[in-house]
Amino acid sequence: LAVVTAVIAMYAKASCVDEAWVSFVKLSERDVVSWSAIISAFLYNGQAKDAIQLFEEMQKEGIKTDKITFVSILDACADDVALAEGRRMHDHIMINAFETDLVVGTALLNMYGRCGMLEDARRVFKDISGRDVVAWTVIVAAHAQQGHAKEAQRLLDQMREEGMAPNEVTFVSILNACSHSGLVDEGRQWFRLMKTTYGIVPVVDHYNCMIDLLARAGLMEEAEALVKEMPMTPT
RNA sequence: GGAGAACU
Repeated sequence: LAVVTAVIAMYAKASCVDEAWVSFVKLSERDVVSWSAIISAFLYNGQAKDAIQLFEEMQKEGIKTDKITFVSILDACADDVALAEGRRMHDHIMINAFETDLVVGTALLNMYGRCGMLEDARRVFKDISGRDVVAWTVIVAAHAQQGHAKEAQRLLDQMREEGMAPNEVTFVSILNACSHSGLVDEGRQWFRLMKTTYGIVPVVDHYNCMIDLLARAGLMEEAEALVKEMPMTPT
């Protein structure tokens, strides 16, 4: 069982969902871990809806959900912006007293953030113990996604006060959030702030986000200008 | 043996 589960995980990382699925159905016995592995396999390939369905099947089989499964399924809900399902998970998580766990809490936070539920996201964030850069990034990006740049900056200040610094991924997340919400001005502002007040040297991912943001808004000339001023070769 | 943020 353990070895097949490892094989499923390997297929997942190689984006071979079909192969992973074949291995999974061949199993005579399935525990939480093998179910989690196949759920992650679907998630990894952007099939969040299927992942959620698999989770429901798992529950029908009477398999008890653990911390890690919760994280995966919350991730699926975040990807799918499945708020109702996510809230149901939150209830289960509270019953199991996993709410303050860093990773579970961050996944919850991310789900609420992606669904635009800032109040819920803030409440979860407050209760997470030992918040790290990832948790901070998620809460900041959630605010950026809703266009609350000022509040997001306040959070970054607060983050600094607690002795933590945003990293490259923090700003990729913010820029990406702006891009998905069509916040062109905000995005341009964040790109500038990132370089000036936060001292982050933009890498290719940041440029990609900005180019994506501008292109989505139909600002092709500006996007092309940015490509030209990129210090690295575009991919 | 399966887990949390971004691009892809």
